[in-house]
Amino acid sequence: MEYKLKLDIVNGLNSLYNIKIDISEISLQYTKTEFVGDFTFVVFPFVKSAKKSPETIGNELGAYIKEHNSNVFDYNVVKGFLNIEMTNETWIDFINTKVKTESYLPSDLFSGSNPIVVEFSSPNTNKPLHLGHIRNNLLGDSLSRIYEAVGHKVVKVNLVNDRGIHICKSMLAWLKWGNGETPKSSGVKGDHLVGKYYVLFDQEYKLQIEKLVSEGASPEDAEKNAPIILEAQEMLRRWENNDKEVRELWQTMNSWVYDGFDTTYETMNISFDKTYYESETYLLGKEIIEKGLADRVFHKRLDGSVWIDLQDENLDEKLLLRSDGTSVYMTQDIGTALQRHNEYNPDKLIYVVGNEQEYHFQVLKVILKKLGYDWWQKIEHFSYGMVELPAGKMKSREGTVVDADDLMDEMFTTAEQTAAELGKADFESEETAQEHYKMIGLAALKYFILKVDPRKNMLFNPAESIDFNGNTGTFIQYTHARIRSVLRKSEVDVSSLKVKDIESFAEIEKRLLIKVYDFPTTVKLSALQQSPALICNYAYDLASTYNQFYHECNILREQNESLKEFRLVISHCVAKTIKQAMNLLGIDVPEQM
RNA sequence: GGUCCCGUAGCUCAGCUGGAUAGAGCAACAGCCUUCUAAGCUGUGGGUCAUAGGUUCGAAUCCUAUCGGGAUCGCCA
Repeated sequence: MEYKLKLDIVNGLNSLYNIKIDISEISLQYTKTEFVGDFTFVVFPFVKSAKKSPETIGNELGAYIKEHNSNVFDYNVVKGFLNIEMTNETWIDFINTKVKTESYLPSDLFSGSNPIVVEFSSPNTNKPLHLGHIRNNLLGDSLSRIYEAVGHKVVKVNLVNDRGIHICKSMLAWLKWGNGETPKSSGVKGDHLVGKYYVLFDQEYKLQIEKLVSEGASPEDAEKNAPIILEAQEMLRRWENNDKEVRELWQTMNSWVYDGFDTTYETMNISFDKTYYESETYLLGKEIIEKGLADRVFHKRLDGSVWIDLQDENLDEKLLLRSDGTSVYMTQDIGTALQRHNEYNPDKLIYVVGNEQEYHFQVLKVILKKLGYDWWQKIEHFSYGMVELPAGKMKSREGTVVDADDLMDEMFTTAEQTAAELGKADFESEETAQEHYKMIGLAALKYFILKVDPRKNMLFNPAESIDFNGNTGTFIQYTHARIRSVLRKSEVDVSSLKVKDIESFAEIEKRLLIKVYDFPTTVKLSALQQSPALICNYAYDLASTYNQFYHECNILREQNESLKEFRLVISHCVAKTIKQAMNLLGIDVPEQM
């Protein structure tokens, strides 16, 4: 109905004032609740070219639209705002169509046969996942869902950083102090066990540095020369030389970590289409460097290291190969980017990575451009803000992290306790009860993370546990369960109902209709802006509006039969919309709670 | 120092490409369950939108400067 309205506005402006404007430039907003109307068109911008007062334009345009569009019931003008009210029949038609429709996602989908590759998570295998990873995972997962919802093919990709000095640190500490401990022998989850030795390494490392400094060494030298770090570096060299012993230990400990990660991902309900391992890709960029050297895009220094000069792009010089010929992060990323491009030929290659790496991706794109890869523009860094604690940034080595597994467990038990306090612990079996608490707890966590603008830093205060009241995932789940309960009690097949004439809608009913109507627009916008937060806000608004409606209007007790049917139908549509919106966030929604 | 991001209620956050009197939640206080799920609803208090200029019919939103906070500029990843 919006499109037709816009078209009439275009035609109206043209025939009344000879103003020619494209329909895409027309923007309608929903009328604020203080005023009468459904859609509002702002006429101020046309005052000059029409050479008339805003009120006159509003009235003339309103009259034109009313005459040409049978869906328009009436209009009114307040200052420069033209408020347009649609007929009740228009809204009834809308809801009657909606109730029979399976999916409420946008119908005018994006086309394009090539997929969008979304890389996210990408953990190191020396420690368990923490809250920062949670934000990364949730954003990557939700973004993928949103892109799919607007018609894209999406390939979710994880690149596990399974090699390097940090892994060797854990391995070394385990060899020294592990006494053969395994996840099985101690009952500790694999990633946590490996993480424990990473911390142990760091503690010993710090002691050794302190000792060297007290003996007169400079802090920098001490960091370089502490025996334990030298040992770790030696281990890395052995790894790179394919030393059998080191490789075996590496494989064993990594497999513990993967087991741990798998359960964490599973608990979070997150999956990937493909997982890459850095140990298999870290040599990839090297050939490109050779080619770049030959093409004089790069240059070699006397010590053998390879660099690119990006000062003409307002960036610095950047290292691409160390003097010993080994590759760095950037080298690998060049390689994997090419690999992805060859493998998928994607429309977009999105990296969900924290904003601390903005410089890195800026450089990556420039290098690819200089190498002559025209697809460099398809690379997008989805840069999200840090999760901060009241004390500041999280640091794994210093143990100031909020562990992902711990946090989720806490959410689950809180959900269970809260349910018990509210007297809602009524389940067929203990198993279904536990599943239910997980659904609730996980929703609270996911919503808490996703509702803030991805680009902004956010604060998490462990002392104040994540809420289950107010603007929360729980609230939205509750609203869904509440609606489903009403619909169950109605004992009619709501989707087969057809709403007949309604004399007039209550204000809250109209607001609900408009909210439901708005869903596809919101989904498109969230894809365009790459922001799951928009979906969160929408779902909350919708649920909140419904709850007001629920308190103001009778549904099952309504005497007027057609009004009752309308309310059942709109309830059904709201429940479905909530479910689909929450699905875009990776959040499940219960039938009762 | 260069580049980038942020600054909205006591706290955590919305506020779309400029539009009507700046909104939620939490916290505080006051109400609402013999009636469809109270994890809910209603109300009260709480703001110089960091500051100062500018652009215009109109600025929290765009531009400039200043102040404050953060990130980054590695032979780390």
